[in-house]
Amino acid sequence: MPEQKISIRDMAERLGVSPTTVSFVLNGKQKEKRISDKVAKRIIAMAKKLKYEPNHMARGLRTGKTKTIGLIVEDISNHFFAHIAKVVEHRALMYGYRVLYCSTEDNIKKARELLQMLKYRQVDGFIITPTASLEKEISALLGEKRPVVLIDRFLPGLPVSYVIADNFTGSYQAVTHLIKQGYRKIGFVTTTSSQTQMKSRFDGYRQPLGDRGIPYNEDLVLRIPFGSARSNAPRIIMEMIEKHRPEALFFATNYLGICGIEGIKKLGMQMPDDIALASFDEHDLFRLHDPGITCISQPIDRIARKVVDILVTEMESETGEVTQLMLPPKLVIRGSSTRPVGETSTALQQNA
Amino acid sequence: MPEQKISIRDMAERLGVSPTTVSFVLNGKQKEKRISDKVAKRIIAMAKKLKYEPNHMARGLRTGKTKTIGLIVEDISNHFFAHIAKVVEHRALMYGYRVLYCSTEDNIKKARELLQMLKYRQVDGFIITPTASLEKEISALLGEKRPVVLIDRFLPGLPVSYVIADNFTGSYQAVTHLIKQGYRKIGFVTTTSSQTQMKSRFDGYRQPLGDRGIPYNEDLVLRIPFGSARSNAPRIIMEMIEKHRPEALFFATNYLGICGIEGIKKLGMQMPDDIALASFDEHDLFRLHDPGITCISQPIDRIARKVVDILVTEMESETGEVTQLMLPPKLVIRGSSTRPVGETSTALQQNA
DNA sequence: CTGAAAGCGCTTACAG
DNA sequence: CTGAAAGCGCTTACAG
Repeated sequence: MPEQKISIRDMAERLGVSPTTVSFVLNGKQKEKRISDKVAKRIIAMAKKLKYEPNHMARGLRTGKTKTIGLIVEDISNHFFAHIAKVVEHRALMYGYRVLYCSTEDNIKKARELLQMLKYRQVDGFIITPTASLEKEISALLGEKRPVVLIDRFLPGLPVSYVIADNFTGSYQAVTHLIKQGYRKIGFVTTTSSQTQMKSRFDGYRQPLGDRGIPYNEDLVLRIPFGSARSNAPRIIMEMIEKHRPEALFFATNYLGICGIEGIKKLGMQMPDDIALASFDEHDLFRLHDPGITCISQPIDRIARKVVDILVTEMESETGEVTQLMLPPKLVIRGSSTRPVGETSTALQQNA
Repeated sequence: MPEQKISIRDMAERLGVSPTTVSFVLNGKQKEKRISDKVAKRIIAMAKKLKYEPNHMARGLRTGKTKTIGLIVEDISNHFFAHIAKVVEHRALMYGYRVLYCSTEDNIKKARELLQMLKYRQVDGFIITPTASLEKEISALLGEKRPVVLIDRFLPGLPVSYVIADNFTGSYQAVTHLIKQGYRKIGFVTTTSSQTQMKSRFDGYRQPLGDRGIPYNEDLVLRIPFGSARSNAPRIIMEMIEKHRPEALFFATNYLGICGIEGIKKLGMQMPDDIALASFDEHDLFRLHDPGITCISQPIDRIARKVVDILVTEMESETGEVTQLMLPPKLVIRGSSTRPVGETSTALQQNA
């Protein structure tokens, strides 16, 4: 097991050629630089024999490229982002890129620091779940011609690539489904964020109410700050349910849905008899809860793959193209929202 | 917004001092190198004004240090590892280290490639969830004096640091609890892995049976390969239940437990009346399922923090110390395993 | 067809 | 108290 310390110069000396020639051959520029087949073959054989590995730092210093992508998510321990990360990593590897992950925890200050750190580490490109108020920093990246693709949400007005789910349609489908099941007093539990994904989910909640003549009631909309979610959210949701007695609740994210289930459980209520429920995002809990939780499943794999494809294209071609992609989510209907006795509509059962 | 291209040389020229002096001051060697306060102050002021950021690659090339930790987990999308990753990232940052993650998917070949890649990227230290048969590669790392800490499992006989949960005791507690509840025909669903964590969990299953005079029955032990888990596991579990009719099942990991719930559900069986259930690891599904799923909760935060502490100590002191740490898990008793009418024992309700 | 040389930005022995 | 110089390992314009 050789200490991996073979440099280009070492090999050049052993072979009696110049480091230049070795570098050319190893970088596949044999033809372009018209290196003789004989020399090239000897170089390649030697590199293989010595298990030559280029020094990443040296190459990076020289070329300014690190073959690394920075991935900023909101929370790596969230089911949605953990899966995104996994697929991004896998896809990036196919292109020869590594991924440096980090989580903002929806904290603007932390997001700024991470951006700074990734710049300093000279990642070649960025995949960013932006927090609010990150326009200036993203603009700066664009100004420096650094490839950026946003994910999950975007920053209106900024000419930057993104891949998102069609959040409006997702919500719209879920709420329409609830209405068709006969529910009219439908509540919406969301975050305090006014970013695009949440705005669209809200619009997709409100619109079908209007379309079907159901009055919008602000009392039924609950906004819970990101930070307090884990600790207080179930309690806050319980209070809202007790105070306003919604017939159905639609949750804007999986963790809110999870907190909702917890709250409903603590109240001793049954789904869907006492209250119906639907949530954005898929989750093992939604799939296996009894009853199953109706949800809007985002095409996680496609989102993640596309975001890498777009970023890699941008990193390697530097055309400055802006690609904005919106992928359709899927309504998965389960027991939590289907009226017991088929009262109003057909109750499809779609299990994943 | 200045293009962050200020180098030490730039600053040296502007200040009329040498790059050496600037470097010394910026690296906190003012005292050691006896740089005058006046010069030092000017350098620091200039660095601040110009928002100087050292070039990471250049520094890495020169020093051989990257201030990066490589973290190899089994599967970043698994609840346990996702949380580990989050805490490791956070803790590492406190020490000024970034984390490069990757998943082995329990594939030896992929593990080897990742190790190779991280070496090539010159990470300063490794946190590794080893797959089976990785002894040679880990030994090689140790031979090259690269700091390594294993997590979740270890490789017997290798003098390498690790942080793990006390898997034996965890299983032992869970199975003892089931026995105390009056269950005797207790099945165990595990992976085909014979690595330490699985071996200990198995031993912790078998031992209390013997202690209480319950015969060990090989038919009640089901071993499911990692890869097939997601697709076939629920079906395999269903078949075993139908064939051998265990009164209770203990699952060796959270994803197996999830598959078990799915299988039991498809069979239309009720917990704990038709079958009792407990699982290693915590999960939202276990917490909020109705009934709640009894589980062995690992001290994820402590494991992750400790593993970083140990690694950083090793990276910065290079003493070659080997620290092997085993942390106690916690039995969380829920409805899935508590005999309905307190038949045999007291049924504690511990909710998280 | 091949090589000598410069330089990426830093750190650090060495000299004074 | 400070600086000139070498060198980490690579890539690439330039020269022949």
